[in-house]
Amino acid sequence: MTMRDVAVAAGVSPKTVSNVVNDYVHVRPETRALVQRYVEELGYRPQAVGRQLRRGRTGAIALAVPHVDMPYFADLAALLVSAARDRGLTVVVEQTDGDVEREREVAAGFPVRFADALIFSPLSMAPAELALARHDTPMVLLGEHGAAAHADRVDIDSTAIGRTATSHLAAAGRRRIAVVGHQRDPAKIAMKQRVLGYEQALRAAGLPRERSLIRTVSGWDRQPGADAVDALLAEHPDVDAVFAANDVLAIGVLSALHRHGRRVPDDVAVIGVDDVPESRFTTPALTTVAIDRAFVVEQALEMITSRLAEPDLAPRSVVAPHRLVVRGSA
Amino acid sequence: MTMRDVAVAAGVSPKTVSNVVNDYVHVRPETRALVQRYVEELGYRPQAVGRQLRRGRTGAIALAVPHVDMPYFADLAALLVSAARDRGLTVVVEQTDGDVEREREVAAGFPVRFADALIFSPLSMAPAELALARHDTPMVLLGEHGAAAHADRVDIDSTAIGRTATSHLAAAGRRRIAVVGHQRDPAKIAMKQRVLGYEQALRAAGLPRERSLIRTVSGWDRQPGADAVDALLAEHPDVDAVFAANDVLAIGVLSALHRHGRRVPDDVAVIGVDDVPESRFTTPALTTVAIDRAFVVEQALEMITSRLAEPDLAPRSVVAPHRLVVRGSA
DNA sequence: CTCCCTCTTTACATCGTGGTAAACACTGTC
DNA sequence: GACAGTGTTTACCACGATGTAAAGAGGGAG
Repeated sequence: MTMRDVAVAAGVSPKTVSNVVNDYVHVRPETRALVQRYVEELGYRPQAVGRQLRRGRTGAIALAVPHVDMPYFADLAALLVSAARDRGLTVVVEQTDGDVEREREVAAGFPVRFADALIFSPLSMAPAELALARHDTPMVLLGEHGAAAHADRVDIDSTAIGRTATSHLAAAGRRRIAVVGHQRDPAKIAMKQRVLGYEQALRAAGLPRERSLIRTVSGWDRQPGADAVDALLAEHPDVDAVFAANDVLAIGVLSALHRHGRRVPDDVAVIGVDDVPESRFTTPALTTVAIDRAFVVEQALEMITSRLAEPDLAPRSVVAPHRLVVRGSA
Repeated sequence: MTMRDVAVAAGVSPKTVSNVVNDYVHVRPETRALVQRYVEELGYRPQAVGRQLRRGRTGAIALAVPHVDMPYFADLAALLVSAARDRGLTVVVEQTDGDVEREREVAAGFPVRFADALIFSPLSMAPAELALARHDTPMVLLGEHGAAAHADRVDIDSTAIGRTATSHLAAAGRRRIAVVGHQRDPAKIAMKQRVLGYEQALRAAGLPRERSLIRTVSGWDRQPGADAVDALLAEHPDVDAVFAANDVLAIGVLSALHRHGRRVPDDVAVIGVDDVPESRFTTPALTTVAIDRAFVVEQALEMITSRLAEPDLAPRSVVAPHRLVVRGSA
């Protein structure tokens, strides 16, 4: 079902159908009505692909994240889809699983050019490597990537977040503060920075840094958070606070602490990062450092639209605000 | 940067570039190498839109759900994106917010045809109305839509799920069983069916149906679940079990019960539906009726690919399996 | 009645790619 | 040296839509 079919049925030229569909001014009302009747009758819908080819834009933007089902990214995706819709854009979702190879594909702009622009949240790629990305698709990097990349960026100051979270625990009088979320892979910079912020805050509070309080996890999910607590308690039964590098880890931490009979926050305080929706509903409700996701999405879209309009803009970067949200757990 | 540019640079015809890019057999190794060098050098990537137009397929499938950030749908989306990727397909995500108008647009196949096929999880549209959907884009309906629609369907037997959940509570000796999740809008059939299953199970267990134990919610999220408990306890301090029509509601229920000082499961048992990831990590861990989401996604994709290959297939439907997952809350 | 101006419709070309089939090059054979 | 046969490259067009420019229709002025 193409314009041609409608045109033939209505006895006009394809271009007239196009003019009707696109609300061109100089179309006789009767002609417009006639064409519209056949559009209805035949159930004609314009095919995006023809338009796109002609106009040079697909109207789609790609969102590449490690996992869309992780609450933080799910939320981001939901916000983006809504905001994009408001601007007449469609979102295609890609998942990297945090895999370096997949991230490289994404950074290279995908093997095939599908979208007008790309919003990319890398997990495993080193900033230095990201800086080499060379393709003409406008890209916005999400996350903590310092000054390395020359793409547009909406940064997250994970070091400051780590400081905020840890200082809060220290200020509440906690002395044996563990951090859960270290990862061996040095390219996983977000975690690294959050742990760095943790160390800075410990120092500022005059607390000793103990290697064994820095707990490595196998991934950023609830189960690894719980596993980390099992190991932590075996080694450090006297721990009195846990800074989890994000909320899902923290939720695993809460669950494991409960299983071990530790009361939160009486025995052990817990704080996370992200302020995912479920954090309000844990028992106790999770204290966390909220990252302003609406800001991230708005800025990313704004960067994209302005760069599409003006491709030669210098790379820009903003830092997403974060704030401490005190609930019951710390 | 098009094939033409590469062709000019390499001194060959555009078609030769196409042949190289598509691994056509009869290309001299030297020519192939030459072209590949220029592809590299110029950073050429084929544009999906040209291919799509030529091949008549976009390689994209649309997923339309009420909210991608709801854990159930986030999970579904993640599974779909992965499975689609394995088949060389891209997923574009649409959100209806459960809004009838938006759902109508989706059911009509969107105003503009972007994707080869559509996977649609309606929330507010009545089955009767869905049955009228008339467009040539293959559509798979997800959810509980009975025999009404003539599209392919992956159904969920919400009545059976409601029975399973409620019988489990009754079998454990609970007598004052509430259900949280009723909605006033009669088109919201999923909830209606779950409540129906609840009523059937009560009858089977010889328990009276009490109108005031059927709690209406303003939405399917954690907060409405919590709100429902506040109202429920005010009216029925003696309630000893809650069947929440899905897990996020149940999580709100757990949180509110805890706030009210009720012990779960000792004082009140709680059961949900969906088995979302966070259900393992609530305190106590949530007993739930798991819906096999991997099955849903696999079947939906299978239906789509087979229908794209053979458009005249009769509409098919399968029912997604569910099973009781007993954890700590009931 | 002719000319010009405005409103409406249409022919044509083009976006980037790839299918079809024809053109071309080269090898080996008689 | 002509010819078949294989391997390699290319010309041409179509996919569906729309921008451009020109053609056609209708009305008013001279």
